[in-house]
Amino acid sequence: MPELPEVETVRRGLQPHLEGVRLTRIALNRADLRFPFPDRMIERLTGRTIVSLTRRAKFLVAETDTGERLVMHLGMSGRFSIHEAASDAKTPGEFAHARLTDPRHDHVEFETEAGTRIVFNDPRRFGYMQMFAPDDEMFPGLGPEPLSNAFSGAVLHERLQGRKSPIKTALLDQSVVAGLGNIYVCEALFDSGISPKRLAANVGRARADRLVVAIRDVLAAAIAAGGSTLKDYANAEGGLGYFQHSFKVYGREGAPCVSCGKPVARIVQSGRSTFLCSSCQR
DNA sequence: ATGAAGGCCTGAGGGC
DNA sequence: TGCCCTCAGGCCTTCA
Repeated sequence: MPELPEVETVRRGLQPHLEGVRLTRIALNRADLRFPFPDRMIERLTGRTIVSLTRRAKFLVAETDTGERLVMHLGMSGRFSIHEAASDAKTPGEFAHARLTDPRHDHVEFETEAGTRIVFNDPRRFGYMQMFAPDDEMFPGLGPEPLSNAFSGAVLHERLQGRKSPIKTALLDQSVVAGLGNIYVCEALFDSGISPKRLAANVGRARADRLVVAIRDVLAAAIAAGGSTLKDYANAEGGLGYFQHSFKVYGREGAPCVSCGKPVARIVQSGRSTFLCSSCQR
């Protein structure tokens, strides 16, 4: 699934097609994704203009001209694709390439006044959509945005106090810091030389400072590369990210550590794979 | 009140 | 070819 860099890449792809654009038709092709769709979702969105498309952690937020907001989460396998009216006019099949997604999993379709169709496809249906009234708080309890000024070594250090779980698990907790997933946690821990097994409470201020720098750097580099493409992820144009070629530990079990040459190890923490170099990370 | 495990879904890939 | 097993970028719920 998309972590923060992939969601940001999707946002940038969708933004020019949605911002300032009126929605003329919404279709829901089933009753639910992970959760039921919001009450009266079609009525609340049809004819509305999207005034902004922003991102909070791994959530996309589309605000309409009524102040209502549609929140979209991609789960593990959610994708958006854009089908412009102009490209539909091409000779059928002429420039066609294989569909990236199975049409059976096209669960939501948005059509805009420009004739563009924006389709949400999600085979595993771990994604979901919610709507919030203008005054509703959308993300109570969600931790700081890692690329914002609200996140710092001091903030992270404070938030890790008293935590008995390993630092790896703590970083996946969205209430500690929001937007990280398994890949970028593994990479940031490697980059900062911190063992994923170290108890969160034993990450001191110096390590927290290094960790914050590593988290910011790896997220920024991944966004610049258009995200990472593994099995399920593609950007809104159907293109692939490139950051997976830059992984230092993730998915590299047994391969030599880029720093010391010893084999990268895989362990399981809280039921999820962790990749690390036990020699470089302490 | 924490933290770990289970479960939700489908699809891909490996071993036989 | 096909079957069966394991695993997957998330996260909510349940259990210890």
